[in-house]
Amino acid sequence: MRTTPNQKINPAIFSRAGQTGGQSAFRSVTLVDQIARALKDDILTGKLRGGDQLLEDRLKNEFGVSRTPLREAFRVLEKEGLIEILPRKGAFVKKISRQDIEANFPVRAILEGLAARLAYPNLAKQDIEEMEETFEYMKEAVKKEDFRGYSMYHVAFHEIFINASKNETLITHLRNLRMHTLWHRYTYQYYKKDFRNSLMIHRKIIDLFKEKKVSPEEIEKVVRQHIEVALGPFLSAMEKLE
Amino acid sequence: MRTTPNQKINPAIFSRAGQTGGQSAFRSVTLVDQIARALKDDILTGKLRGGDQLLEDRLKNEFGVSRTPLREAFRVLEKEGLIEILPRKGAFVKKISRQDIEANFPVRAILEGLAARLAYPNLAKQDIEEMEETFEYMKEAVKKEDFRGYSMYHVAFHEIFINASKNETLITHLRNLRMHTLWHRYTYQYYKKDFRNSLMIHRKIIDLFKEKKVSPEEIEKVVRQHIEVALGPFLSAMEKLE
DNA sequence: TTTTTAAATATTGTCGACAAAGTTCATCTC
DNA sequence: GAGATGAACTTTGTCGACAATATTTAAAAA
Repeated sequence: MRTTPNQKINPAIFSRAGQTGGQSAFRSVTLVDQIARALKDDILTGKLRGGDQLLEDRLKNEFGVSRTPLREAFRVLEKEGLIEILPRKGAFVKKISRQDIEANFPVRAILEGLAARLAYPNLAKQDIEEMEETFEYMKEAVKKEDFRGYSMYHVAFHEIFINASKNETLITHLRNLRMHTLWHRYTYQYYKKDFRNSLMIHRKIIDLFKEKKVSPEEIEKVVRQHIEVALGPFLSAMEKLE
Repeated sequence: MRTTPNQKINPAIFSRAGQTGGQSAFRSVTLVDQIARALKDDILTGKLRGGDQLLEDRLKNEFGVSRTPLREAFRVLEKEGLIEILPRKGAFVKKISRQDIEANFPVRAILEGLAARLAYPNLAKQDIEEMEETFEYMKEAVKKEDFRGYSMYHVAFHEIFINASKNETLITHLRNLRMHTLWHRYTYQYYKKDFRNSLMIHRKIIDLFKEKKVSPEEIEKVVRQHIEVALGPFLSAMEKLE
């Protein structure tokens, strides 16, 4: 299940805000947040696999906390769609199926398209610059065949125009939808085959955003379609992995 | 805050599945689910208002349970966007702002449009019949000026084609997005002004679904736009209310 | 051997208690 | 009187314990 044990989360650190030395912590973080974050990372990176049970007693010892904040964290992760709680059975990491991916892509595609359309008139010079910068990193990652890096910068690229849409509801829902395809194992495998093509499309997207006379609907369409067409290759990558 | 006390939730009923007489309960419901459902109802119906604090001690007595399942229910409601948990301050019912509504409608519109498009080729004769049936109830509600009833049947109408889309991701996200505009107070007020117009649009939607030669994109557009144009009147209704 | 039954073990569900903030209110200082 | 100080009170955060349920193991019956 897990090979390398997680660091213990020390409740004492958070109990007295003033004593930590006051780094960036002007707002105390609860154990629940810490635990949820740690488990989420383990699920997305694949340390915890689909079907694995999250045993309260085990995790209690691993994190050095009691079961109360653990169980609250479970509820958070359940609502994020990462785990499933079966009453009196336990909490299990969700198995991501072909159907889940097939359902996710069209929704994500249409919403990212909407985000692009809404972002277009808002987009400041600085946003474009950030996109160019991120694009350079993506290019480097392709050169170095660094799938992990490419994946990271690709996420950052999309976040620029998603955030520029200024629609908090849209941003929240996309954060959830994008996390799911972010099951890193699959994403890396996908980019292994397809990141040259992906790079081209993102060059085009920046150019469209820069162009002042293109219609918002045109950008919406390009962004939507580039996700829709990624579904097939992504599924292939998934199949190859098991 | 609350005038009529909630019924106590009796944990004993759920502790032994066999003793309840075995109605429809082949799957035991946990206290957390019960509590979350009860609080959700109170929020949507307006018994609990935006800004109200959910005091654990108070609710503990009201429901006749301990704080543990209560706090887990809070986490669920937080992720559904109904409440906000401020560490070491408490859980507060979210205030629904004009901005929230303005952000919600475009997202809901585009996703319901997508649902309609995906549903179109799947739609069975029975689905159409259910729509016609539901439409009749909506018509009656208009005649009787029964806003509450209209609102209910209107929700049911949309659920028919949303479920027919067969896309679980889409269904889940739409459930959340629709719940938010369902803050009943506002919805009733909205229909008070606009349900005759709403009725017309839904007649047209059924007719389009019945038509076999219309393009899926045409239906998508009609469904999307009927939600987009509802934003203005909905905001007016909201303003009138406070 | 295969299937049932029952005991033992493991795991989740709920609770009450205490510790650690946060809030309120009276008192004091200027 | 306005603001600061600190005590009293309220509320949340976390824990360990026990009860209820599920699972595994062992024994008994077919």
